[in-house]
Amino acid sequence: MPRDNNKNLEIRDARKTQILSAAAKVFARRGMVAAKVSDIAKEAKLSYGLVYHYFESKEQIFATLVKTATESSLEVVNEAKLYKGTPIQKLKWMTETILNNISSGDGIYLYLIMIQASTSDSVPDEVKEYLMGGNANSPVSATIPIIIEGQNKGEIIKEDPVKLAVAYYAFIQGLAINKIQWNECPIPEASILLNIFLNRGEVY
Amino acid sequence: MPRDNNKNLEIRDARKTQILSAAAKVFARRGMVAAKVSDIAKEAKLSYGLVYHYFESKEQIFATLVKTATESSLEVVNEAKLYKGTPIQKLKWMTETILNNISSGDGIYLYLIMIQASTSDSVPDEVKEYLMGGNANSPVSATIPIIIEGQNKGEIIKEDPVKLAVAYYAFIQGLAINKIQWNECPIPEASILLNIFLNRGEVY
DNA sequence: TTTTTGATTGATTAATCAGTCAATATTAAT
DNA sequence: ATTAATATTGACTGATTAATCAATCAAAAA
Repeated sequence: MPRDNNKNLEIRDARKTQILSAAAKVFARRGMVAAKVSDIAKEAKLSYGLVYHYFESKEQIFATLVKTATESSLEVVNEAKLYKGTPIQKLKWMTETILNNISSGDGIYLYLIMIQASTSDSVPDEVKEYLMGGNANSPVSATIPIIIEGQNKGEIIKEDPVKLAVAYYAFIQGLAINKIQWNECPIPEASILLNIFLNRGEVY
Repeated sequence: MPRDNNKNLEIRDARKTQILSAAAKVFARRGMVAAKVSDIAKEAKLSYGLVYHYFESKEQIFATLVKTATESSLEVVNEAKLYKGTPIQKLKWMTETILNNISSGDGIYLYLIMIQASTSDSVPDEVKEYLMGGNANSPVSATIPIIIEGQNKGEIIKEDPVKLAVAYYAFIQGLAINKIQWNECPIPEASILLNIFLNRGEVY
């Protein structure tokens, strides 16, 4: 009899993550449509056919990545909520965590994939629905309570909290895009991002 | 004899802009690779073949759009430099102009195309070279002198001006992406963007 | 060693799409 | 009306690529 032990499970897991992380890189750089399955196979250093042994379609691989990305970006906000300190301090911790993620390692690919997923008409409906359906659980919505708390304490400027949250994540997305297009690009300190939340006197 | 007068020129011009503005929409929404020439023809309400009567290739259409986008975004910075007032007031005028462009009309498509052009590995080398070659004339470089002047006058925070300029444009890009993915999304006031340039007391 | 299970391969198939081209339509000057 | 010049059309071709599948390989139990 063959390896009916859990050896096969290990192999399956290893291959799946191998394929997913290669795919993240390829999708992020080329886009959902331009990414060829043969590119993914090459990047993962395994054969073309094996990709289809582990995933039903290119689309399914993309959908899996979007799900992972969405979940892990929500996780950061929820951790921030547990962080001890004032709302601004929570946002500071969160921003630093995210900026770290962007400047180092593979975290950036997932950001790019989320952006593609929501930006491009080319991504399949199933994937878009996942992003929209999770609207209530999106990072933006999850961040709004922190902002409101900060406004009540007078730490944060009295602006529409939705507008502030949207602006904040737009900023982050923009930085992620910048980073991938220009690897050496300077990433600003968290404090620069946090400035958008702060009150200030009349300057103009 | 046929219309050897300038009637033909008029037609050619009209068709070219018709194709270009349809293409901008399609490229922005689907990306350079996923955008089909048949989509462009449909959006422009003319036949498939006619697209090739006016342009050599899909790639050439994309390249033309990138060139237009780059030039017109530089134009805004250069106008801002002529604007009377302090550096912060120049930046304010520029930011308002850009945000206006993003929230209304077709200007946004050109932003998205520039982002794609610099972000995606799928765009042809000729186009990337145009973007890189113009590095010295990029909006970022053009904005840096305004920032430095503001720092000398004490209006702007003492941070690496390159870092500030990059952050500023990242923010703008992020907002443009947001806008296209979610048409009703709130666009922040210019003052929120300008906050990233300002000095602040110790808040944390 | 033999057998069984499933991991792995890449040639093949079917569909899609960029780009071509031969044919038609339109305009205006003669 | 005829003719010339060019605008316009969409069927067609060749190349590319997602997905399939028949065949091979590797491990481990008997």
